[in-house]
Amino acid sequence: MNIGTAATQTGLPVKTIRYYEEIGLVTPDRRANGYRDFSDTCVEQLRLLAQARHLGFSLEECRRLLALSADEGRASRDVRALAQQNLEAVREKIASLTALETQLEGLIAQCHGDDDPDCAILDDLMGLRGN
Amino acid sequence: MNIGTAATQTGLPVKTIRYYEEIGLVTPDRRANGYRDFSDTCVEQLRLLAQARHLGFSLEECRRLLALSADEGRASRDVRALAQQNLEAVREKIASLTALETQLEGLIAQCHGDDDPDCAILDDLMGLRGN
DNA sequence: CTTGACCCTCCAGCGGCTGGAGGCCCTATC
DNA sequence: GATAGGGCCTCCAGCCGCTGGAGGGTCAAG
Repeated sequence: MNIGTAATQTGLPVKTIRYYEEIGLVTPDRRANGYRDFSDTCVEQLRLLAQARHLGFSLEECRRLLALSADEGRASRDVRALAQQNLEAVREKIASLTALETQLEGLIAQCHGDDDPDCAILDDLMGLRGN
Repeated sequence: MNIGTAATQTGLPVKTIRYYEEIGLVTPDRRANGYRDFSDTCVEQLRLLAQARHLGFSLEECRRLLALSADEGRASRDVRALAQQNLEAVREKIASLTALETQLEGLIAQCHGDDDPDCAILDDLMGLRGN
């Protein structure tokens, strides 16, 4: 299967697939004319990559997921641990973004938002109010 | 004031300050020996940068904030609009991360997490369950 | 006069792609 | 058999926001 077909089947851009090969996540065969030839297995790996990236796994985590998926003797515990780790990272990001949201809301509430140059947001950013 | 002092006063790393100069966010003077010389105004701008970055503004947004802070004839409306825009971006990020959190929780709940190689997470990632 | 902390510039790399240049290959049509 | 259009190839550069390191100059203290 050509890279274009693999792309439509997985939803990944062609460029991204080539990049994944470059960093050793997938290793498609090559035809005589130099074209990549994607086996069904390879496309499955790409699908795993697409899905896992979608779920916020880093490419290094994806690499481990791929290794686990290829290892018939794996323990599901290990996969779960990876997912748990990712979940915790996601939760941390949510927490810090939520803190940020609150701060921004506070600032915005204090700013008149009119023609006047006097602005509580700028005052805060320049440290004129207690920080 | 030397860059090191500016760094401790603003909490920004020296490298970052040099980078901010490189992209034209600040323009410290230069001494005869080539050392950067930071005025109080310049340090204030760095503080604004530090604080705004901390609040999730992009460097381009920071550039606009700096322009507004330097413009005595500004309208606070414009500052507020920038902050509002940033707030909305933050909220969008939170929303997508929360969706992700839910999905991950669901997957993790389905995985036994034992010695068995059979794993609902991998099954899902490879599209074996209705994705 | 030497040590060590500071400062300088320039180049390279992180993650995860993305765009573009410049060129080969393949199929279809005339 | 020529040509047009698409798809494929490689390689290089750039996005954001820094960060690290090499290789050097400068300055104050002992």
